[in-house]
Amino acid sequence: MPIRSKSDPIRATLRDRAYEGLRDLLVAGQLAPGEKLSMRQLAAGLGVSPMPVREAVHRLVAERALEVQPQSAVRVPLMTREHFMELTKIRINLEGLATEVAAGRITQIQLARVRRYHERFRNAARSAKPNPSVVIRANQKLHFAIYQYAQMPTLLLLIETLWLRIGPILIFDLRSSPRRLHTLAAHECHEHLVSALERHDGNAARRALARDIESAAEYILSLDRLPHASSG
Amino acid sequence: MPIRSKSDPIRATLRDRAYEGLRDLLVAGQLAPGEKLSMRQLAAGLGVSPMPVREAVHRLVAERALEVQPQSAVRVPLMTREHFMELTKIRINLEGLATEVAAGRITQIQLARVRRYHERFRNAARSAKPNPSVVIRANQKLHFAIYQYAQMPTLLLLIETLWLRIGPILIFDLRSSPRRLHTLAAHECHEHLVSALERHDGNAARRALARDIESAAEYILSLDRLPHASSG
DNA sequence: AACGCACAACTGTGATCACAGTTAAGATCT
DNA sequence: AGATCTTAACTGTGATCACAGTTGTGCGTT
Repeated sequence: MPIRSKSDPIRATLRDRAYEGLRDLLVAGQLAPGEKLSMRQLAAGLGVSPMPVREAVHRLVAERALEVQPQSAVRVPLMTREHFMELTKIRINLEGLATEVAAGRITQIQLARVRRYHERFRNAARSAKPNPSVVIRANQKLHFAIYQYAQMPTLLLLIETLWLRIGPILIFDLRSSPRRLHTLAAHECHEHLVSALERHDGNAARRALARDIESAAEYILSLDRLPHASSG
Repeated sequence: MPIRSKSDPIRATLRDRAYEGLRDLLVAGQLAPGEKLSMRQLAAGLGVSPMPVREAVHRLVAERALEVQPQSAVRVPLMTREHFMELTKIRINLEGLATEVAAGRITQIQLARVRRYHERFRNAARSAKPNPSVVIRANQKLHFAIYQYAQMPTLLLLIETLWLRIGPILIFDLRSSPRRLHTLAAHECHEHLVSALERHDGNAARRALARDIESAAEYILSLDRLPHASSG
């Protein structure tokens, strides 16, 4: 019954729609680490058979954004401090590369767009009562605008999968009382980053981005919500 | 009929076995870019239903190691020069990171192991009639031994998926007459790399690895078997 | 002989069913 | 009442069937 006819305007497969749906939940920090999901349940929610959901889940599993234990359930992976620190190192290298390349290729129009995202982040962060969800989204917009301008599709894809993995721990950020110091420090890093892009100074842009990622990581670690490595 | 009983010693799912099988074919350069595959055909070859093969293929598709056009067939992606150059840049950053970290953490025993792989590569390369397949495999062994010693599982996984993508173009290397200059240059880079590791000099190790990847990439590009970008 | 059309044999996609293992709840016993 | 065992409802996995679109081949026509 829910089979798509050829006249259906949506050309994507059901699998891709299920994937996008789960992906959005993850990057938005709506799913907590350790949270359990059920394929049949998700399928029922989407009004499709478990089949396309199964494939979407397996794709997320391949990307390490979900994990499924043998005959039990699929769940959002737990993340240790060590794992998070490793991800941070990788991000600094990968997103640093994207930023450096973008600095050399970015156009005036694109720079204006980055400036706009930068201001939106400031407004969201300096608001009287900052909405963490909005701040996080504004931060994502700014970062990915820059990465996109590097014109390296494969690199962009790798970075996206990394953000997919750190998405669930942002829920800690959402639930913690928003600290002004954190967002203001981020804004300062962004300022250095954007001005370096305007000077087309790749090295400086890379350094500014590294500082941004590192300070954000330090904040997350300071919340002390991440457990240490368990077994090996 | 091919359902595994609980007494079966092999605990992996059929999907994982299919994935491993396809993966091995790809990294070994046994599949050429543009080559078409059929899920039902692969399933018949493995003696299972198309279901687990479908999921394995989708995982490879998610990793961009395969691609499937709408209602047609699944095939090994074509790679353009531009795409290959992008992959090379990413590899230098990611594998450079792994190498740098490994330089600080590698033990004496592990260093001896790396030395042994290094010598095996030299022997394979200096052989009177070098077998390209053996040389490629020796090169992989050496590189991944080092990356492994960085003790960064996520990074190792990312690097593996990158090698999965460059695997199919190694078939060009296999089919071209093996040039001594190429393998000898690689051996020289490896020598710098290994000695830097022995000095625990992360920066030097990273530079040596970058030179190794770059010179290999230049060789591949010089073969002129990769087409330019087609559309956007 | 060369071109064009139609049909048949494929392709991946999605649904449904059957199976084995895990899990949690309910009933029974101490 | 509390602990334990049994059982029923769930979990993901794999097979099989039905569908729609593509592809290639062979027949017919010009």
